[in-house]
Amino acid sequence: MNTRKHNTKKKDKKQLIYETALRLFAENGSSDTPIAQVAKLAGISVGTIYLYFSSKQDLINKLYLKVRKDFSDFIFKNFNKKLPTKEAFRQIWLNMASYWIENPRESFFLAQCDATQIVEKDLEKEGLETLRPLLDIWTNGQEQGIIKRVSLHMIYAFSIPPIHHILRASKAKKCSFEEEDLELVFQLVWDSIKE
Amino acid sequence: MNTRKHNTKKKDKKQLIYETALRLFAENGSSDTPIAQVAKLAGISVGTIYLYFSSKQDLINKLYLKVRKDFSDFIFKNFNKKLPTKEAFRQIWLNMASYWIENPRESFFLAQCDATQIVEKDLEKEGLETLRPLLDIWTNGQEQGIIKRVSLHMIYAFSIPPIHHILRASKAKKCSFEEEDLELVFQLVWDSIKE
Amino acid sequence: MNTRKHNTKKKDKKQLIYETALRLFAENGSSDTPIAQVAKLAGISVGTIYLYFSSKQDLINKLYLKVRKDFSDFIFKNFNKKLPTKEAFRQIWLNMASYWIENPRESFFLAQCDATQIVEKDLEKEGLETLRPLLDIWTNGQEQGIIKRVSLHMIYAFSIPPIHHILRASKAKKCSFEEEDLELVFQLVWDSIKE
Amino acid sequence: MNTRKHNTKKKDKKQLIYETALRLFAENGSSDTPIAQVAKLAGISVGTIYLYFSSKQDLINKLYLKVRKDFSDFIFKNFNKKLPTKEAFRQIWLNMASYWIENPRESFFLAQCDATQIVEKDLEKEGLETLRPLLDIWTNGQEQGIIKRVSLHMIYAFSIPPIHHILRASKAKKCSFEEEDLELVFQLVWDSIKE
DNA sequence: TATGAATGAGATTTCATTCAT
DNA sequence: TATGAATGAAATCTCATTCAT
Repeated sequence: MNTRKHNTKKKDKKQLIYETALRLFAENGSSDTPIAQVAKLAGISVGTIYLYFSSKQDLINKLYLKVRKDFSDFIFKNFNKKLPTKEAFRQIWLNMASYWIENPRESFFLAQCDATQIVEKDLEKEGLETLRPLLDIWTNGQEQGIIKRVSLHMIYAFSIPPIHHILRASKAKKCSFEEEDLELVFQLVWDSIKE
Repeated sequence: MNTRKHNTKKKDKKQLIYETALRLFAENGSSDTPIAQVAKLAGISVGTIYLYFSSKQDLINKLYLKVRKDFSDFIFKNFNKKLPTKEAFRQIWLNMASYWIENPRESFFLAQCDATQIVEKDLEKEGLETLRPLLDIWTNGQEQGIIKRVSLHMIYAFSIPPIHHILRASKAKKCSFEEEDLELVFQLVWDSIKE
Repeated sequence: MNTRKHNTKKKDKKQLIYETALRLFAENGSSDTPIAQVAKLAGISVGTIYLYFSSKQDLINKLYLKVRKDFSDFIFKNFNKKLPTKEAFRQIWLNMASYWIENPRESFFLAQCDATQIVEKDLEKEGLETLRPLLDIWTNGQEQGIIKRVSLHMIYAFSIPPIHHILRASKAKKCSFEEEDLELVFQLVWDSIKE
Repeated sequence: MNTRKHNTKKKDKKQLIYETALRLFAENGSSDTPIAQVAKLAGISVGTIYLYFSSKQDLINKLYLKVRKDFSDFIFKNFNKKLPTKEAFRQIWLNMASYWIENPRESFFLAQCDATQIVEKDLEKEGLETLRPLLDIWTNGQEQGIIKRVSLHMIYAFSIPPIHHILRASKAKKCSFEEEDLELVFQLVWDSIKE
């Protein structure tokens, strides 16, 4: 028995379910996506999904945590602590935007989970904590007198929701948005929070 | 029978359904709210709901349009066209914030509709158009050189999503927010979009 | 709205479900009887069953209690307290036997519930209490020195299980049994418990 | 490979499945015990069970026959044909009671099979035949004028169901029963069937 | 208008059985 | 022999919608 092969296979199947579910959940909402549809699109049987997840809710919860983790890992990868505050923020902010541009499904799904009560409450209680390095940058900036001394939630509210909104509107063809506009958006972000 | 009384009654029942549905949809999501639950909480029978709405989707759609209209009516009431740009924007913006603070259910429901595909697509295609007077203010501001010459979607993205986010986080007990903080938030909004 | 008619209808439907379920449960066991089969045989839809019972287990529990109550009501009807001990016991005992002869489905179903863990535990905790008048007769007999002074559970064990067994074996064609044999069986019962 | 060892292993595995299945079937009923649960508790894989039994029903059938055989073997072991009728019956009867006291799982399982249609009909058609030596004792007793000349089914009904009932009620904590009460119970059995 | 019992398609979940390894 | 992931038919239960009253 080849353990590596075995594990790979297992991961592949779970990964396949994650990907298929994410696609359908993002497009139609998790409440309007039957498990049978996920199975069909994934080319596996319903029972197989219940082999990896104990219930539909379990799949939603785990997918949510996984996407949040993927997102965190992505935006902080290659993070250089020595950069000056604004530049450090700029890099992470651009990483976030890139993630959403390149992963619209993840973006839609997270937005849905946050707007509704789909995900079981305990899972999201961590709040901003998953963004700890970014919070530290902001705090530093405040201590240096570069960033306004307002609550971090407020800094967050002007840093992330606006670009998130723009990209979702763009995807929904409600407005056009090109990648080169990112710098411009960051300019507005910075104007809002800078001292 | 007195026609006026009759009409009043009719309106009352429809209104009752709207209010009950809004409450449940906001709390649990429309997909997870059976029509029977709406009827029960409203103290009427399921059949009655189908007298006023042709389907559950129809109720959702009409509720969505109604809330959007209530919202528009509220934020533009007593609107004084002669005020200077910043002050005009400030008044409308404070109206929006007040609406969300006083009507958290409406706020949650609209956020859900926008984050998911609950509402039939055609209904929202109007996009920003319902905010026409506000768009005009922004355009004026741009012509006067007071507001940055960026797309109105971008102005919108920095004007509304941040405060919307803050208020929802506050309702969900993730951060504290007092009404007197509104002026501060508006400061950040203005800093972001002003020339 | 005719309340009586209304109630009658409602009762009829619930009664219909009870009867159909009892028939199938007795024949095939409740675990091997899908709700859909009950619905089909009753000529109603699955949903209707869930209108009257919250779950399959609820139907089983309520059917169990109902049959137990029907049984109790039947065996103690027209009960004459003034009869001498042996005669009083004889009448009730013959009533029991008659009930099982005339209601083999009820008999099978109760036997199943008692032999398995089908019915939720709390429901049967009453134990012998539903047979209170019979217990009183036995106690009287013991005080008069007519019946052996052993635990009532033991008296019960020689009074009911034997005839129950015989009738079930007879129904299953494992032995022949005619109604006129009842007096003979009662003779053995009495021989076992009499002082 | 050593054939004996091999066979031993084989037997052990089959025996392991029997024991595990019996335990779960007795506790939860065979219909409510998934094969996977048997496998898990036995520490083997589902596939292995299907190596030894062609289906779940096959396992139930064979377990039933095995338990019946174990029971027969146990109650007739060391049986001395020369004992007088009452004493011979008494010994076998005490063996039965001992078996049920020491093997409550077997007792529960057999009771379940007899009360429901779990076991395929043909298997139990033998009826009382497995108790042949006991039947012979009873017949002898009848010929000697010691035992009432009633059908053997009736003799059986007063010999076994009462003690079976008492022991099951005792296990279910519905009444207390000590091993020294057995002699008393046998007294009632004998009183019922003796001429 | 108003009712709410009834429907039945469809959703979630379970589980006996198979089969590639 | 032994495994256990995979299957998919079937079970339980839900709920939007209808219709007789």
